[in-house]
Amino acid sequence: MGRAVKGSREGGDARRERWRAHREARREEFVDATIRALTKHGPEVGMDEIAAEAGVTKPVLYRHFADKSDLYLAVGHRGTEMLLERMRPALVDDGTPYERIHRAVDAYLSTIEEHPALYHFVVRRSFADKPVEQDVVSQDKQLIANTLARLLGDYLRAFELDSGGAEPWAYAVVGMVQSAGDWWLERQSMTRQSLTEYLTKIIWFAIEGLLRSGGIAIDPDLPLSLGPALRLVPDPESPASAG
Amino acid sequence: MGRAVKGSREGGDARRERWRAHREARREEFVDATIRALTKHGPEVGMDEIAAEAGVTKPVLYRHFADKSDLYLAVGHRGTEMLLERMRPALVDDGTPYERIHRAVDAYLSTIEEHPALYHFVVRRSFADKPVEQDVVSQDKQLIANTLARLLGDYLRAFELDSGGAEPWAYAVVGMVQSAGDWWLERQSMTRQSLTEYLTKIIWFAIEGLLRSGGIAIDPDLPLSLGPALRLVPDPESPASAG
DNA sequence: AGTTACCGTTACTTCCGGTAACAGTAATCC
DNA sequence: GGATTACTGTTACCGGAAGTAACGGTAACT
Repeated sequence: MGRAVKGSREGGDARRERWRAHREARREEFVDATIRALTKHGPEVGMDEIAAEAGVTKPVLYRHFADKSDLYLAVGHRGTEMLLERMRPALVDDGTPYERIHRAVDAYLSTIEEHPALYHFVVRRSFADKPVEQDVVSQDKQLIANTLARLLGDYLRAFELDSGGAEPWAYAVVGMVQSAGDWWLERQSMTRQSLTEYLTKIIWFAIEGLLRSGGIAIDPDLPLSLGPALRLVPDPESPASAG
Repeated sequence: MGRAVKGSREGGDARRERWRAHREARREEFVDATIRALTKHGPEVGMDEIAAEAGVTKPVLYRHFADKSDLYLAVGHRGTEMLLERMRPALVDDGTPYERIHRAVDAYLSTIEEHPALYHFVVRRSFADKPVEQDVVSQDKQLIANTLARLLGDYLRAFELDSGGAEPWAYAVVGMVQSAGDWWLERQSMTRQSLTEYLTKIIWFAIEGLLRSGGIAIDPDLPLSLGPALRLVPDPESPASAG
């Protein structure tokens, strides 16, 4: 990044632009290979094995990723993308609240069910292993939580309730579903449907209680719309809400 | 382990027994040192640094711990002990349900607030790093969740409700508090009291809703006892509940 | 034709977890 | 008292995996 543009004028040379898309594609390709290697060798894959899976050798990998955790981060993002893609309809569509929650939870559980290796790698191992400066860990979880926080906050404000709790609520819900999902994935001692039902109820009861304590009653089976298109909120540090 | 007892008959020699307590103490001492080293050097401490902090060299460490993750596991257990110690009164005492939840949550948050380095190490880094066979990761979280599951299950059965949800509920609650606590610890944009309040409400509302949907109404401010002494439930795999 | 920006390799260094080998001390057993 | 046991501790090494250096090849744009 920020490589000094030496002698060439920036717009003219197509050679720089040309490769950007390519590099992007290559990274994705390596992410694919990493996931394959992951499912094959387990979470302790080495860079050599990943490179081999991609059909190249290590240095090639290191031309596209700064280091191991950079690669792992990309893998994490891939997972998050998949997850959000699956959950988005439930979150943005109109529909009864209960049903939307239910669908979102089910989307989450079915996604992790379909990609257990990836899930374990991202969530359990949390691609640690790094003299890393800051929150390498779960900026993806953050992304999801922030998205949810925005959604909750909008609703709370629409009901003229204290919206200060939106963020902790979001993190609470995310952690809750993740933790229960983790448990479920490990020993599948219960059908996915059952777990979805339980979790949906917890969330729904909590929301209902919150609203009721604020003097508002809503029906779980009445549609409830208020959707400006769902936006993703990548940066949690930016002070957006002042008053 | 299982070292063959060569010539000496087992009972007679006091020399074997004598050292057991000592070894135990030594391990604890090293765990202390590890935590100190952790707060000093951050989560990326090396074994050499830990050993140095303990005033010895590496091989000494390896005489008491099989490997790095064995040591880390011990550190995790220490954390769990501290946590459970703090939370136990809230969980076992009689008292109004709302207050008990409140105290338990507050105990959790104040513990992680007091030991952020330890917390980060145990929870975020999840002492991974190991060609480990199974769930090295969070058998401590499991311990907590199972304890809670037992508690919840007892109550559910006492109310003659479906107790099948006790376990997912427990994991959900644990994950919820952990996730929100994690968020809070990072950017302390809210007082501990506020967060405690929010979390307590979520949990309480969820429980209340669950009971109400089962046709039971309870008062958050009426004491609710039913405590056989709180037991810890270390092993989740043992098939205890059949019918 | 020359430049740029990739493609890819082999062989290396570095760091760190873990071990081998060696030596000293205090208590228990006979 | 002397042997045995079970620790105390050290220095010097091994091995594996992350990451790098240095080299060479190819295709497209100017």
